[in-house]
Amino acid sequence: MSCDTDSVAVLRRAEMKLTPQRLMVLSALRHAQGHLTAAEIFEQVRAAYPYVDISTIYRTLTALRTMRLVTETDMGSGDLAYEWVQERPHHHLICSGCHRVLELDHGYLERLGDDLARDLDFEADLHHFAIFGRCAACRPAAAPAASPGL
Amino acid sequence: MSCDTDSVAVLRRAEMKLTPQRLMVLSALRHAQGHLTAAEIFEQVRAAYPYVDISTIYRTLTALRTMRLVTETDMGSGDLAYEWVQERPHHHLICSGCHRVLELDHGYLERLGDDLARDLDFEADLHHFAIFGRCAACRPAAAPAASPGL
DNA sequence: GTTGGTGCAAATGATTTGCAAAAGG
DNA sequence: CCTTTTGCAAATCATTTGCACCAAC
Repeated sequence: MSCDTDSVAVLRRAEMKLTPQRLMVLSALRHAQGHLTAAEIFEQVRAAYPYVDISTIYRTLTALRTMRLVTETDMGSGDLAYEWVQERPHHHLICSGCHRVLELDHGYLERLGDDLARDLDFEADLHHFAIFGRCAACRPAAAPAASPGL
Repeated sequence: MSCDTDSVAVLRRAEMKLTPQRLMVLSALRHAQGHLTAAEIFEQVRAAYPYVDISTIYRTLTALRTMRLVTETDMGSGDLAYEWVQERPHHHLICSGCHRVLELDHGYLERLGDDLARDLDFEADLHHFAIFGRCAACRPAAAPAASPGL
Protein backbone atom coordinates (compact mmCIF):
# COMPACT_ATOMS: atom_id res chain seq x y z
CA MET A 1 0.00 0.00 0.00
CA SER A 2 0.98 3.61 -0.22
CA CYS A 3 1.46 4.05 3.50
CA ASP A 4 5.17 3.28 3.51
CA THR A 5 6.09 5.44 0.58
CA ASP A 6 3.88 8.07 2.07
CA SER A 7 5.66 7.78 5.40
CA VAL A 8 8.92 8.38 3.59
CA ALA A 9 7.46 11.57 2.18
CA VAL A 10 6.24 12.56 5.61
CA LEU A 11 9.72 12.27 7.09
CA ARG A 12 11.34 14.05 4.15
CA ARG A 13 8.88 16.89 4.43
CA ALA A 14 9.66 17.15 8.13
CA GLU A 15 13.39 17.15 7.49
CA MET A 16 13.81 14.12 9.69
CA LYS A 17 16.27 11.40 8.90
CA LEU A 18 14.69 8.35 7.42
CA THR A 19 15.36 5.44 9.74
CA PRO A 20 13.66 2.03 9.78
CA GLN A 21 12.62 2.65 13.40
CA ARG A 22 10.78 5.80 12.48
CA LEU A 23 9.14 4.20 9.49
CA MET A 24 7.84 1.43 11.70
CA VAL A 25 6.47 3.81 14.28
CA LEU A 26 4.75 5.70 11.51
CA SER A 27 3.41 2.49 10.06
CA ALA A 28 2.02 1.38 13.41
CA LEU A 29 0.30 4.70 13.94
CA ARG A 30 -1.13 4.94 10.46
CA HIS A 31 -2.46 1.40 10.31
CA ALA A 32 -4.04 1.57 13.75
CA GLN A 33 -7.70 2.36 13.55
CA GLY A 34 -7.49 4.25 16.80
CA HIS A 35 -5.05 5.34 19.47
CA LEU A 36 -1.99 3.47 20.66
CA THR A 37 0.13 3.83 23.76
CA ALA A 38 3.88 4.10 23.52
CA ALA A 39 4.11 0.58 24.94
CA GLU A 40 1.75 -0.77 22.28
CA ILE A 41 3.74 0.85 19.50
CA PHE A 42 6.88 -0.53 21.10
CA GLU A 43 5.49 -4.07 21.04
CA GLN A 44 4.44 -3.77 17.42
CA VAL A 45 7.75 -2.40 16.24
CA ARG A 46 9.76 -4.83 18.31
CA ALA A 47 7.94 -7.76 16.74
CA ALA A 48 9.68 -6.99 13.47
CA TYR A 49 12.78 -5.28 14.81
CA PRO A 50 13.76 -6.78 18.15
CA TYR A 51 16.48 -4.33 19.08
CA VAL A 52 14.46 -1.13 19.17
CA ASP A 53 14.40 0.63 22.47
CA ILE A 54 11.35 2.20 24.05
CA SER A 55 13.23 5.48 24.26
CA THR A 56 13.39 5.61 20.49
CA ILE A 57 9.64 5.22 20.37
CA TYR A 58 9.19 8.10 22.77
CA ARG A 59 11.67 10.26 20.91
CA THR A 60 9.92 9.60 17.62
CA LEU A 61 6.53 10.31 19.13
CA THR A 62 7.78 13.56 20.60
CA ALA A 63 9.10 14.63 17.21
CA LEU A 64 5.88 13.70 15.44
CA ARG A 65 3.85 15.50 18.06
CA THR A 66 5.97 18.62 17.72
CA MET A 67 5.20 18.77 14.02
CA ARG A 68 1.56 18.04 14.75
CA LEU A 69 1.44 14.75 12.90
CA VAL A 70 0.18 12.84 15.92
CA THR A 71 -1.95 13.79 18.89
CA GLU A 72 -1.22 12.90 22.47
CA THR A 73 -4.22 12.31 24.69
CA ASP A 74 -4.74 11.30 28.28
CA MET A 75 -7.39 8.60 28.07
CA GLY A 76 -7.34 8.04 31.79
CA SER A 77 -5.37 4.80 31.68
CA GLY A 78 -2.29 6.19 33.36
CA ASP A 79 -0.28 6.35 30.19
CA LEU A 80 -0.75 8.55 27.16
CA ALA A 81 -2.41 7.56 23.90
CA TYR A 82 -1.09 8.60 20.52
CA GLU A 83 -3.04 8.82 17.30
CA TRP A 84 -2.25 9.74 13.75
CA VAL A 85 -3.85 13.05 12.83
CA GLN A 86 -6.74 12.51 10.42
CA GLU A 87 -8.09 15.02 7.97
CA ARG A 88 -11.29 15.32 9.95
CA PRO A 89 -10.68 15.33 13.67
CA HIS A 90 -12.67 12.95 15.80
CA HIS A 91 -12.94 12.54 19.54
CA HIS A 92 -13.56 9.95 22.16
CA LEU A 93 -16.28 9.41 24.71
CA ILE A 94 -14.90 7.18 27.43
CA CYS A 95 -17.33 5.36 29.67
CA SER A 96 -16.17 5.25 33.27
CA GLY A 97 -18.37 2.21 33.81
CA CYS A 98 -17.41 -0.23 31.07
CA HIS A 99 -14.36 1.66 29.78
CA ARG A 100 -15.78 1.41 26.30
CA VAL A 101 -14.59 4.12 23.94
CA LEU A 102 -17.08 5.72 21.55
CA GLU A 103 -16.10 7.92 18.67
CA LEU A 104 -17.50 11.41 18.61
CA ASP A 105 -17.97 13.43 15.48
CA HIS A 106 -16.02 16.65 15.33
CA GLY A 107 -19.20 18.66 14.85
CA TYR A 108 -19.98 18.67 18.54
CA LEU A 109 -16.69 20.24 19.50
CA GLU A 110 -16.58 22.45 16.45
CA ARG A 111 -19.61 24.16 17.88
CA LEU A 112 -17.84 24.63 21.20
CA GLY A 113 -14.70 25.84 19.46
CA ASP A 114 -16.68 28.42 17.53
CA ASP A 115 -18.30 29.65 20.72
CA LEU A 116 -14.95 30.06 22.43
CA ALA A 117 -13.44 31.85 19.47
CA ARG A 118 -16.39 34.21 19.07
CA ASP A 119 -17.06 35.00 22.71
CA LEU A 120 -13.63 34.77 24.31
CA ASP A 121 -11.19 35.15 21.46
CA PHE A 122 -9.65 31.82 22.49
CA GLU A 123 -8.52 29.48 19.78
CA ALA A 124 -9.12 26.09 21.35
CA ASP A 125 -7.02 23.16 20.26
CA LEU A 126 -9.77 20.63 19.74
CA HIS A 127 -7.88 18.17 17.59
CA HIS A 128 -8.38 15.26 19.87
CA PHE A 129 -10.58 15.32 22.90
CA ALA A 130 -11.31 12.71 25.53
CA ILE A 131 -14.59 13.14 27.36
CA PHE A 132 -15.35 10.91 30.31
CA GLY A 133 -18.81 9.95 31.42
CA ARG A 134 -21.30 7.10 31.36
CA CYS A 135 -22.73 5.35 28.34
CA ALA A 136 -26.39 4.40 28.12
CA ALA A 137 -25.75 0.82 29.17
CA CYS A 138 -23.85 1.75 32.32
CA ARG A 139 -26.03 4.63 33.43
CA PRO A 140 -28.85 2.83 35.25
CA ALA A 141 -26.47 0.51 37.09
CA ALA A 142 -24.20 3.28 38.29
CA ALA A 143 -25.00 6.24 40.47
CA PRO A 144 -27.03 8.82 38.56
CA ALA A 145 -25.64 12.32 38.49
CA ALA A 146 -28.30 13.82 40.78
CA SER A 147 -27.84 11.31 43.58
CA PRO A 148 -25.91 12.41 46.66
CA GLY A 149 -23.86 9.25 46.32
CA LEU A 150 -21.98 7.60 49.22
CA MET B 1 -15.24 31.28 59.24
CA SER B 2 -17.51 28.33 58.74
CA CYS B 3 -15.14 26.40 56.54
CA ASP B 4 -13.59 24.38 59.34
CA THR B 5 -16.82 23.44 61.03
CA ASP B 6 -18.20 22.74 57.62
CA SER B 7 -15.26 20.48 56.83
CA VAL B 8 -16.01 18.55 59.97
CA ALA B 9 -19.53 18.04 58.71
CA VAL B 10 -18.20 16.99 55.33
CA LEU B 11 -16.07 14.27 56.87
CA ARG B 12 -18.85 13.11 59.19
CA ARG B 13 -21.26 12.88 56.29
CA ALA B 14 -18.70 10.85 54.39
CA GLU B 15 -18.16 8.54 57.34
CA MET B 16 -14.49 9.38 57.39
CA LYS B 17 -12.50 9.72 60.54
CA LEU B 18 -11.86 13.28 61.52
CA THR B 19 -8.12 13.80 61.58
CA PRO B 20 -6.20 17.08 61.62
CA GLN B 21 -4.45 16.08 58.40
CA ARG B 22 -7.71 15.69 56.57
CA LEU B 23 -9.10 18.91 57.96
CA MET B 24 -6.05 20.74 56.69
CA VAL B 25 -6.26 19.21 53.24
CA LEU B 26 -9.91 20.20 53.11
CA SER B 27 -9.07 23.68 54.32
CA ALA B 28 -6.40 24.11 51.67
CA LEU B 29 -8.75 22.98 48.93
CA ARG B 30 -11.67 25.07 50.07
CA HIS B 31 -9.72 28.27 50.55
CA ALA B 32 -7.90 27.99 47.26
CA GLN B 33 -9.50 30.09 44.60
CA GLY B 34 -8.53 27.54 41.99
CA HIS B 35 -6.80 24.24 41.58
CA LEU B 36 -3.92 22.87 43.60
CA THR B 37 -1.47 20.08 42.95
CA ALA B 38 -0.83 17.44 45.56
CA ALA B 39 2.59 18.99 46.13
CA GLU B 40 1.07 22.42 46.70
CA ILE B 41 -1.41 21.05 49.19
CA PHE B 42 1.44 19.19 50.84
CA GLU B 43 3.44 22.40 51.23
CA GLN B 44 0.51 24.25 52.69
CA VAL B 45 -0.37 21.54 55.18
CA ARG B 46 3.22 20.97 56.14
CA ALA B 47 3.67 24.63 56.95
CA ALA B 48 1.37 24.15 59.92
CA TYR B 49 1.92 20.46 60.56
CA PRO B 50 5.50 19.53 59.68
CA TYR B 51 5.20 15.77 60.04
CA VAL B 52 2.54 15.10 57.43
CA ASP B 53 3.60 12.82 54.65
CA ILE B 54 2.80 13.33 51.00
CA SER B 55 1.21 9.89 50.93
CA THR B 56 -1.41 11.08 53.38
CA ILE B 57 -2.22 13.94 51.04
CA TYR B 58 -2.66 11.52 48.16
CA ARG B 59 -4.75 9.16 50.23
CA THR B 60 -7.01 11.97 51.36
CA LEU B 61 -7.37 13.29 47.84
CA THR B 62 -8.24 9.83 46.56
CA ALA B 63 -10.92 9.50 49.20
CA LEU B 64 -12.36 12.92 48.46
CA ARG B 65 -12.34 12.21 44.76
CA THR B 66 -14.13 8.90 45.28
CA MET B 67 -16.96 10.69 47.03
CA ARG B 68 -16.93 13.37 44.35
CA LEU B 69 -16.00 16.22 46.66
CA VAL B 70 -12.97 17.18 44.61
CA THR B 71 -12.14 16.95 40.91
CA GLU B 72 -8.88 15.73 39.48
CA THR B 73 -7.76 17.35 36.27
CA ASP B 74 -4.74 17.05 34.02
CA MET B 75 -3.77 20.64 33.35
CA GLY B 76 -0.83 19.62 31.24
CA SER B 77 1.82 20.37 33.83
CA GLY B 78 2.85 16.78 34.35
CA ASP B 79 1.10 16.45 37.66
CA LEU B 80 -2.59 16.47 38.45
CA ALA B 81 -4.59 19.40 39.76
CA TYR B 82 -7.26 19.07 42.41
CA GLU B 83 -10.13 21.42 43.03
CA TRP B 84 -12.98 21.59 45.47
CA VAL B 85 -16.29 20.92 43.75
CA GLN B 86 -18.32 24.12 43.52
CA GLU B 87 -22.07 24.37 43.23
CA ARG B 88 -21.76 25.67 39.70
CA PRO B 89 -19.03 23.89 37.76
CA HIS B 90 -16.49 25.97 35.94
CA HIS B 91 -13.73 25.07 33.55
CA HIS B 92 -10.33 26.18 32.42
CA LEU B 93 -8.95 27.45 29.17
CA ILE B 94 -5.21 26.93 29.21
CA CYS B 95 -3.09 28.92 26.80
CA SER B 96 -0.26 26.88 25.33
CA GLY B 97 1.59 30.10 24.60
CA CYS B 98 1.65 31.99 27.89
CA HIS B 99 0.30 29.19 30.10
CA ARG B 100 -2.28 31.57 31.44
CA VAL B 101 -5.42 29.93 32.75
CA LEU B 102 -8.79 31.49 31.99
CA GLU B 103 -12.00 30.46 33.67
CA LEU B 104 -14.80 29.25 31.46
CA ASP B 105 -18.44 29.45 32.37
CA HIS B 106 -20.22 26.14 32.60
CA GLY B 107 -22.77 27.21 30.01
CA TYR B 108 -20.45 26.40 27.15
CA LEU B 109 -19.99 22.82 28.19
CA GLU B 110 -23.55 22.44 29.39
CA ARG B 111 -24.56 22.90 25.80
CA LEU B 112 -22.14 20.18 24.73
CA GLY B 113 -23.31 17.93 27.52
CA ASP B 114 -26.93 18.37 26.46
CA ASP B 115 -26.02 17.51 22.89
CA LEU B 116 -24.23 14.33 23.93
CA ALA B 117 -27.08 13.26 26.19
CA ARG B 118 -29.74 13.94 23.58
CA ASP B 119 -27.98 12.53 20.52
CA LEU B 120 -25.82 9.75 21.93
CA ASP B 121 -27.37 8.91 25.26
CA PHE B 122 -24.00 9.57 26.87
CA GLU B 123 -23.94 11.30 30.22
CA ALA B 124 -20.71 13.27 30.05
CA ASP B 125 -18.90 14.08 33.25
CA LEU B 126 -18.29 17.75 32.63
CA HIS B 127 -17.56 18.80 36.17
CA HIS B 128 -14.14 20.15 35.44
CA PHE B 129 -12.70 20.50 32.01
CA ALA B 130 -9.32 21.68 30.81
CA ILE B 131 -9.25 22.98 27.26
CA PHE B 132 -5.91 23.82 25.69
CA GLY B 133 -5.42 26.40 23.00
CA ARG B 134 -4.19 29.91 22.40
CA CYS B 135 -5.43 33.09 23.97
CA ALA B 136 -5.92 36.27 21.97
CA ALA B 137 -2.60 37.70 23.06
CA CYS B 138 -0.59 34.66 21.98
CA ARG B 139 -2.40 33.94 18.75
CA PRO B 140 -0.68 36.30 16.29
CA ALA B 141 2.78 35.37 17.52
CA ALA B 142 2.16 31.63 17.28
CA ALA B 143 1.20 29.53 14.28
CA PRO B 144 -2.41 30.16 13.28
CA ALA B 145 -4.64 27.11 13.05
CA ALA B 146 -5.20 27.27 9.30
CA SER B 147 -1.53 27.29 8.44
CA PRO B 148 0.04 24.05 7.18
CA GLY B 149 2.76 24.47 9.74
CA LEU B 150 6.25 23.01 9.42
C1' DG C 1 32.93 13.19 7.24
C1' DT C 2 29.16 15.55 10.04
C1' DT C 3 25.26 15.59 12.17
C1' DG C 4 21.63 13.53 14.01
C1' DG C 5 19.64 9.00 15.70
C1' DT C 6 19.89 4.87 18.34
C1' DG C 7 20.57 1.43 22.13
C1' DC C 8 21.65 0.89 26.61
C1' DA C 9 21.46 1.81 31.26
C1' DA C 10 20.59 4.71 34.70
C1' DA C 11 17.93 8.74 36.44
C1' DT C 12 13.64 11.15 37.22
C1' DG C 13 9.51 12.27 39.41
C1' DA C 14 4.80 11.77 40.45
C1' DT C 15 2.11 8.48 42.69
C1' DT C 16 1.43 4.05 45.36
C1' DT C 17 2.08 0.57 48.79
C1' DG C 18 3.61 -2.52 52.94
C1' DC C 19 4.01 -2.28 57.48
C1' DA C 20 4.26 -1.15 62.37
C1' DA C 21 2.99 2.53 65.36
C1' DA C 22 -0.55 6.01 66.66
C1' DA C 23 -4.98 7.97 66.91
C1' DG C 24 -10.14 8.28 66.22
C1' DG C 25 -14.73 6.74 67.58
C1' DC D 1 -10.43 -1.78 72.30
C1' DC D 2 -10.84 -2.25 67.48
C1' DT D 3 -10.43 -0.28 63.15
C1' DT D 4 -8.84 3.20 60.37
C1' DT D 5 -5.25 6.35 59.43
C1' DT D 6 -0.69 7.81 59.53
C1' DG D 7 4.47 8.24 58.74
C1' DC D 8 8.17 6.24 56.91
C1' DA D 9 10.65 4.01 53.50
C1' DA D 10 10.79 1.49 49.66
C1' DA D 11 8.59 0.18 45.34
C1' DT D 12 6.22 1.34 40.84
C1' DC D 13 5.94 2.76 36.45
C1' DA D 14 5.75 5.78 32.55
C1' DT D 15 8.79 8.79 30.60
C1' DT D 16 13.41 11.11 30.08
C1' DT D 17 18.27 11.59 29.67
C1' DG D 18 23.61 10.99 29.31
C1' DC D 19 26.63 8.89 26.62
C1' DA D 20 29.26 6.20 23.32
C1' DC D 21 28.48 4.09 19.01
C1' DC D 22 26.31 3.89 14.41
C1' DA D 23 23.84 5.15 10.53
C1' DA D 24 21.73 8.69 7.30
C1' DC D 25 22.76 12.27 4.17
